[in-house]
Amino acid sequence: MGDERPLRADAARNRARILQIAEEVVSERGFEVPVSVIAAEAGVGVGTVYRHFPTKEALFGAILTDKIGQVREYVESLAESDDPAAAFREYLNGIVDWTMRDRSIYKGLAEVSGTDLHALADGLRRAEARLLGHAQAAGGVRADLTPSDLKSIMMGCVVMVEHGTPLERAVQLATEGLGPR
Amino acid sequence: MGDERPLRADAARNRARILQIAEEVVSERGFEVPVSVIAAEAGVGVGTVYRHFPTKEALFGAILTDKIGQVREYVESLAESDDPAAAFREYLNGIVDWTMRDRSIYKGLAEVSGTDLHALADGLRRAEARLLGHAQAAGGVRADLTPSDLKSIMMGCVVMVEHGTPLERAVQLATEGLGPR
DNA sequence: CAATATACGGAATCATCATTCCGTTTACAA
DNA sequence: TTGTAAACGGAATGATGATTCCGTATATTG
Repeated sequence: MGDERPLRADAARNRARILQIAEEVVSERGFEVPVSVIAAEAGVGVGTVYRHFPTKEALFGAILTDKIGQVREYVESLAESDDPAAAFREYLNGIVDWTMRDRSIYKGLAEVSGTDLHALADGLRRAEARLLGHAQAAGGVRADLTPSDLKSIMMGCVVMVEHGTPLERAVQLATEGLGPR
Repeated sequence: MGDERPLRADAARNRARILQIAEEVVSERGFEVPVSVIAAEAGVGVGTVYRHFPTKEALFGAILTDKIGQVREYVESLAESDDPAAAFREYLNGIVDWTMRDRSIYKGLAEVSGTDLHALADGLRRAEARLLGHAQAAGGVRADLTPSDLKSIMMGCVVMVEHGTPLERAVQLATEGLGPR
């Protein structure tokens, strides 16, 4: 089960290019874009895409692997902050904003199906839990909020923004609630 | 532009049946269900569906017209309540619950495209505004909450529930916010 | 009971994709 | 260079689903 023989130079180049272009295209148009569009955008034939990624889902898995890693790094950098409550607020803002600009993040946060992705998603979840824990310890966030609640809230805010609520307003409402001020 | 000559008896029967079955099927499976499934379920051929509704979208428009009307009636009945704050809470709970049980409500609340639907949706929005206004006057809801915020919040809660948060929890978090208790 | 305008069923058509296949091209080892 | 395995492009295939068409069936009317 060792390393396959190394890719031919052009093949390696194409694989990298396809993945990079696919990330860009998907971030703009979402996962519904036809494989043919990605191929065209990358300047290769569909066959070439399929030689490198056996199915569309596999290609998307590769993209999500990247994205989840990026989000996790973001969370971990925030978890270091010495103002955990502010870091938590920034995460909520930042992730919603990022999701609005990159249509692939949503799926990254939500539906992780591929086996190898599960592990990554767990890592992300653990990082979020740490960030949340710090914020709670600092008294910035209600103590009963679970990591799962947090994920849900992020999704909820994204949807609010998708339906026309400005980002800041969505986060404000989520943070403050509906009760009288 | 008068009334077309009346439908033949069997045709009228079929039209009604198709609409009714379509509502049921769509409420379970969402708007993605193939027209052929609706036709089969209604015991007619696809051609018959198309004779009564020129496109799939037209059929869905007819369904949404019904649904929006139902939701509006619900809102208006709540707007009568003499405990407006409680009525508001009930609406938030009720609409999310309803949406979870009927996949067509979401679209009814969110994307209203068809021309005639716009008018209906406006009516719904106005009814919601009245309910909200009463709740605010009674001091049960923050004064700066707009009808548009409300729509967004409902969507947000639905998505939270879709992602695994129990209904009560989603509404609780939306109501109370994330701050320390 | 005809005669016929209406309706009907469902096969055929059209469009959109994912995925596969294969004749052609290209990197690279000798 | 040249031979050949590795890659390529993109047409062909297979699915799914909306919409159209047309030969057949049936309310309705006289």
